Amino acid sequence: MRLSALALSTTKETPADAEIVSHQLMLRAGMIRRLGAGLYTWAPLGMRVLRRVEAIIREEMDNIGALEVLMPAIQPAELWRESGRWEAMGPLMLRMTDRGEREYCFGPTHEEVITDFVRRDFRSYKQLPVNFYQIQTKFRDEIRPRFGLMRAREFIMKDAYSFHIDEADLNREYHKVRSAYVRILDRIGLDYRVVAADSGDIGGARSEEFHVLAGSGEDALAVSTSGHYAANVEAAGTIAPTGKRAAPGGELKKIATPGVATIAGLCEFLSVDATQTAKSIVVMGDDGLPVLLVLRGDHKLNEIKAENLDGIAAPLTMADEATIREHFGAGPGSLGPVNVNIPVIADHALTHASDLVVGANYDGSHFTHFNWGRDHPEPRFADLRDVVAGDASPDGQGTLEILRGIEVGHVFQLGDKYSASMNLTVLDESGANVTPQMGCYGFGVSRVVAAAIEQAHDDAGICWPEAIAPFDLVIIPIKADKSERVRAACEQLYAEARTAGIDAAYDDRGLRPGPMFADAELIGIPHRIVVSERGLDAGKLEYKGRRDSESRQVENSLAAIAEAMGRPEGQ
RNA sequence: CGGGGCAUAGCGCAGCUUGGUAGCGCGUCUGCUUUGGGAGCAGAAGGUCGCAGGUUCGAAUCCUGCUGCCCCGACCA
Repeated sequence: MRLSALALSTTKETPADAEIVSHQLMLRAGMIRRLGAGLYTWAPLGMRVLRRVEAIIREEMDNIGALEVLMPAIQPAELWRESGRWEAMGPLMLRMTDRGEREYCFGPTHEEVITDFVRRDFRSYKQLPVNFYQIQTKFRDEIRPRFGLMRAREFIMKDAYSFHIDEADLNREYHKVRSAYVRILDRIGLDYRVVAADSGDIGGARSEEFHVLAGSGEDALAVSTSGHYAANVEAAGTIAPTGKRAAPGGELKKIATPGVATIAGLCEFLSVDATQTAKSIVVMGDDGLPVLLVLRGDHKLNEIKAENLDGIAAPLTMADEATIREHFGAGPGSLGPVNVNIPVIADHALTHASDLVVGANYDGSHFTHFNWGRDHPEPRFADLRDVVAGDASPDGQGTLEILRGIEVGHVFQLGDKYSASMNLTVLDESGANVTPQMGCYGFGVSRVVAAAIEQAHDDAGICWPEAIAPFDLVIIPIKADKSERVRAACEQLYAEARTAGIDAAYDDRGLRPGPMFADAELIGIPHRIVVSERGLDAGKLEYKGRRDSESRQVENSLAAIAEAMGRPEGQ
């Protein structure tokens, strides 16, 4: 491609409203432009990257025998009413009506449509298994779109749905897709982790997420030093401690702690470690009455674990201050388990704790030397907290470290949630009706582009992994308008490169060298060739890899360039 | 949806407190010079100051309402 024909529009200055580096660089490089909140146009440069990602995904999905389809983005409401999600999806779903007042949504996902598609044509177990996928635009009316393409409202997703006669076959396909995702991310060239996940609203049994590691990632991942365990922190379990509880070291004592309403403040005021304190959180039970959750002061409540407990309302609802005052006689910041008459559930990290500092249920007061059994009946202990770095791995091997990740893929075993609610059945070998098992597999196509930049950039711009770079090579002429030789050499290289299957960009825009170098680095082309009179006199070209600190001279031939690029003949 | 902030030329910003000629940098266009790391000189174009009301002789500036966007919290590929 001649860069003069690409409608390239780069900027030196960073747009003010772009927060994270991938968003900034995509805007500066002219890959995308914003239309509205969470809505972006892909410019020609961005499309080149997008198409290469899509090509890799298609190849790997095709390789496992998945079949590409394309479903409508606009979906009728009746379908969603059948599965029960017209109400359940809530405001996340963009809804609309046509001129006849018929209701539709812009699809946030396609379980209903694909299930409908299959139930119309599939009658026999002989037609299974099958796995359909599409690469398509989704719309989710996110509460807060942010970070450019990372959390856009309209985005491009590869979604796949498989159908099986039984769970064993679903499990087999699940692992096939999982391995395809591994190959996709290996080929793109990103550092990622596959982690166990909470299944969330989509429902179903088993699910794992694929996270590209990046400090800016929105998810926390718990990964075992042994390499055997990895889970989203949301879904990572903690192990009940072993050992014995120490005997009380003193009498329960009420002390004045005026103005202290946080654990940090309490620790400073009393000069105690947060591990010797307990925090009290009041949530609503499923009977509409409050339940007291008690955690060690330095631990954080895991809301998913809490709402999954018997007796706790889901979704998890914090008690409001009026309810708290009614049952405790004090406000948040001074609460504790002493003399309360509502259910108490304590995190099992506190099972063997003794002599804790807890709120006194009296504003501005705390108790010291709180002990279970003596100062409050033994509570119900449960896993309530987020894991933290250094915790023992739940599989008993090694300890956990916490990494940040960007979720780019998610594989689920759905079971019969949709096939059952939407009456999809096929006949099995014995002629009996069977409800097929389903799997679903999402991959964020536009998001992985942003994630790649988060992981691969420097001060000058993007450093694309070669597999998804917009171009393989950029050819930069020096003083092209003065030198027929330079122009001719560039044209020849450009033509030869294309013939050899190297996707080359020829910077024929007639700019001075500085801006050409800066643009090539900003848009992240992995390999650069500079053609100059000086070099041609010596029969040389100058080669520089995007991540190289220095350039080097190579022979003036495509073979030498291919060699420098790490692509020997025939590649 | 709750809390905070912003809205002035394509982009980044100043001007607003104390009302009176709309400005700077980058970019864009023209000409000349320049050409190995975002050039120099000269000239030019480009703004109903987010929208609607109000106060005033006069509003970018003060007041009211609205809209859009960004940031911090609960969702997800």
